[in-house]
Amino acid sequence: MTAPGNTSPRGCTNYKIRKLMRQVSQYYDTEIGRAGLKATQFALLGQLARLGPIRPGDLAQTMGMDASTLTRNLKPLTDAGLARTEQGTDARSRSVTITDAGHQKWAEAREYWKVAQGHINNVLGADRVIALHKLLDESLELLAHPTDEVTSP
Amino acid sequence: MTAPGNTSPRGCTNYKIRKLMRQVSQYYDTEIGRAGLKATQFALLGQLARLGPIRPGDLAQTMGMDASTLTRNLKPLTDAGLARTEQGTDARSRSVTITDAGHQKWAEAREYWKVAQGHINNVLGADRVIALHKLLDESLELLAHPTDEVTSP
DNA sequence: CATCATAAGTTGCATATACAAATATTGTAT
DNA sequence: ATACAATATTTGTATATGCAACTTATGATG
Repeated sequence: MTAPGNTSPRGCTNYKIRKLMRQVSQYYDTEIGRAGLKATQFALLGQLARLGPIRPGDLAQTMGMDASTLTRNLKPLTDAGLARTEQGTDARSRSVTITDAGHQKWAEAREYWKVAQGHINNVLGADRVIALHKLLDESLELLAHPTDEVTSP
Repeated sequence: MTAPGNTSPRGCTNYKIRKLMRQVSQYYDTEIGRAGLKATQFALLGQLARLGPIRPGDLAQTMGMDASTLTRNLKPLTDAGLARTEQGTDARSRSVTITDAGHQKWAEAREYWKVAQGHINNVLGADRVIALHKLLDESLELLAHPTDEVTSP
């Protein structure tokens, strides 16, 4: 045996993640909502700011969501003038950009995000949040590039 | 200082959780979908099986979701004859019950759930899943009953 | 160059999610 | 008993999410 801890996982990983997601999202939505954004929109806007003009498909890939989801999630941002979708190099491709208003709104919302993240850090404790982030990152990495570890020898 | 690890959390907890949720949900949806259920419906059905006849509000509380969300999530199950909503003690209260067909369907779906959970355990590694569950449970507990820990002394 | 496979996005459809407001009912205080 | 506050649930509205199917445009093959 190589690894410690010999018991099997109990309960449903999916249920636990979803349940926590519901709770956590509300903190962020409450704060970021003061800027008129949902937490999901803030995240999307942030990725747009970070990755510059980008093709929808690539952005969806990066964020780990379905392309069709991205298309629709862009709509509120586009309607609010925070993002724009232009014609890409190809005639079939597009290019999504954050607007100046988008940058401004993001900076504004970021202050509220800090409050929300601070709440979480306080309630959960910074060490626990760090540990949680580590596990979430590792899990995301493993699911993206599955090594297909086998249980038995 | 009491706790180890002095750096602050990096990144957005909400984004990481949501992103992982998207990935993980697909595993479960793919498998449990073979029984004609979404993973969320399977979870709801399971709680109904576990908690017997229960008022919608209490069930929503238990599952950490808004009461209105529960109302709507019940609809597909009710339409499929897997759950039933009857009049409760009060004239304003209701009582939700799982039907016989619901019990059967749940038992069937549970086999697929085992496959999905097994996938996750293999890809992430059992120890990591156990650690993840622990953090998720602790976080849920702390968010439900915030002790309002303070950062500074 | 005509055909067919591939790639990029969007739409149709169904579900999940929450907040605010509406509805209906019960409890309470005067 | 009436008026008002509190409780339980549902509806209205908007967003988030993914799969399957569709549309359009490139690339590849003969």
